[in-house]
Amino acid sequence: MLKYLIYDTETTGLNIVTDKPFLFQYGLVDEDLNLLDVKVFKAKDKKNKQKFIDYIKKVDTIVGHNIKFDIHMAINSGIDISFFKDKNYIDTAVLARLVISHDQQRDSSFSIALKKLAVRYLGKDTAQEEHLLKAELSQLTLEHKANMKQYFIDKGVWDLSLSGRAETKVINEVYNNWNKVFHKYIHLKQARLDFLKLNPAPNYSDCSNVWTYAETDIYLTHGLFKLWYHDVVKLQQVPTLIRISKATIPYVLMERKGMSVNLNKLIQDRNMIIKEMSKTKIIDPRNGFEYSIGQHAKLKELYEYETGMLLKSADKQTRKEIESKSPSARKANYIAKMEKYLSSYITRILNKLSIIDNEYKVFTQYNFAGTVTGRLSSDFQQFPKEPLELANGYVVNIRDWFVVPKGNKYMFYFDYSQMELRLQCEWTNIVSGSPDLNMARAFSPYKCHCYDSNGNKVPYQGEPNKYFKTRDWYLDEDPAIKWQPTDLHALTTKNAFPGVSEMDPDWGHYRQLGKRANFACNYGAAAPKIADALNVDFPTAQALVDGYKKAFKGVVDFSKWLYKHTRTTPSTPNLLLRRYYSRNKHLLQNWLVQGSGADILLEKTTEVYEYIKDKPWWNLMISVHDELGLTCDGIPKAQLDKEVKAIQNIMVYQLSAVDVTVDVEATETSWANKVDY
DNA sequence: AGCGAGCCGTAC
DNA sequence: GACGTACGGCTCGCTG
Repeated sequence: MLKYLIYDTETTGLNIVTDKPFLFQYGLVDEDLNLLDVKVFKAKDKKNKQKFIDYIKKVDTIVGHNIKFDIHMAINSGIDISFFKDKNYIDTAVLARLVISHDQQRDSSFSIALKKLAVRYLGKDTAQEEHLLKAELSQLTLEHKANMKQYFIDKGVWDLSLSGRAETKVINEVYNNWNKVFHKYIHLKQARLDFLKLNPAPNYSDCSNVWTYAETDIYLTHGLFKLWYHDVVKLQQVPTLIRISKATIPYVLMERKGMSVNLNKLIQDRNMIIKEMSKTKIIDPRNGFEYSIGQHAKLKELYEYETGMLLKSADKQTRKEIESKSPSARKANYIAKMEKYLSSYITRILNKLSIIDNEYKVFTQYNFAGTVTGRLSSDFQQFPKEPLELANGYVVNIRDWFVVPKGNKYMFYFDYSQMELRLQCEWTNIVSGSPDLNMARAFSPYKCHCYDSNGNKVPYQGEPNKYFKTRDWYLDEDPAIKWQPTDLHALTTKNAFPGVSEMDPDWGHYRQLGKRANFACNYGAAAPKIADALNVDFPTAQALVDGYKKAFKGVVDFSKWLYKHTRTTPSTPNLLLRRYYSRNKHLLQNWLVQGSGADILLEKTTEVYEYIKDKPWWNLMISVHDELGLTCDGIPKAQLDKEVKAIQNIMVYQLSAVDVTVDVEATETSWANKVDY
């Protein structure tokens, strides 16, 4: 009897809102996980599409490899999203993350891609099939490119004096990388648009063997499902599979909301950067060659020539150190950042840009199976926070480009305050029965007391919503001392440099070292790396590590506990019971913290979704590891305050010693202008 | 032209 | 044994 529906689509592209499926494939699976039937049909085949929808209605569990993408495609094909709500989702990519040993997952050859998993775990190599499909598309694309060039020639806009490599370079840039180079080829702009309108770029729907290919994917997905589904129970990963299943539709909706772009501002900034970049060139004085910023090997050699030093890298830290001796390094420092903005951010946003209802939007996907810890991965997580200042004083801030969507009034950002530090504190409590005192007291008056209005002594028992901030607290072990949040960085600093006090004129410098050492040590760094990263000698690095260990004895105990634990136990669960099958103590110490944070955010996102689902004036918009962004329409202030507070309260995660609390920021204009709410 | 390794720079 | 998790762009060398 039918119990599970596996489905997949073949599509015209990867944009989750503007691309459409041209093929649907599905497999019917019974309660014993046997494949009953496989079907492939064209998206425009209405009769078969209705049959497919009927199957969706019948089952309560849908299976797929990166199933979120295929839900988007079904919606884009006109299937109502309501058919997908209240279903269970089993993503075979997620299954892979849950059941395969986490040490294996870290292997550099490990890949979550369907075909790669099939080779490795099903012994089915479909590389030839994939190769044929790609080869066919490549051939079509080559023809399309040649046709574009011919069109330019026919229209009289092509520079006929070009030949050989120069000619190839132009057509390649125009065809493959238009959004990066269009300022160089303004004379081709209109002809290119006209050509693309008459001759859309080929896609997989134009390839002949795509039907076989499509069918194969169902067999492979079924193979992985059958291989791994029962392991989820055996390996105690059920809570995590359920958590991800429940988050599926909230994330589909978040992804479809997208982000709105102020294109005028982006183009204005782009123009300023290009103008500035054209002023500076790196020329090798020995041969007159111009180097691009990506030619690290050649640049390193040039820096060595100019400084007379042996360098280990051509990266920005190295360049900074030799700036005074090497004119080229100085130029590179300036160009590198502009190049990064142009290549990695501006061009990428332009490539992703869609026009939806007269609004410029970009969409991203969140990969539920992208990481070994359970964090989500996405291509929108690494946009720089710090603005870029050009030599003429012009400031480029990427966050200026992302604005409140049309029809909405606000963007809200709910972010967890020092989440991973608080989670690490929780782990010290779990393994020792009491939290690291210094860490706990950085966040709350742990083991402190206050007095009520009658003068009665009241112990601190954990008070949500920062209630404790309205009172004075005194340390239990010494009531004469008033509690103040521990300055964790100062603590490490003073331990590492006993002679240095806050009165010291260089205190700021030393505290900076203590702060950076704290971060590094939390990630598991030891003295050699600290010496390297902080650019201090080995004894100083060792002193900082010792200072950290003295400051946070609970963390040292956590480390020792984990060492013993991994010697005796094959797996360890994080706070939300996602299990990591590894005996690597060093990695686990980080995974338990990072992965707990990830699962908390995932679960809380679903809870926030449940809260806003009958309040259409709220929409999920973005999620980045420890923060959740939402848009909201213009609703009455009192109601807004109440609902913001409610979301904040939903998100707070209660731990035993300290809670993971939530800060709220908002803007009515752009991301760059958000302020505390 | 396609692919993968290696380097680099960004986020949390 | 020795700083965690990611993503994307670029260059370069290899392959066909």
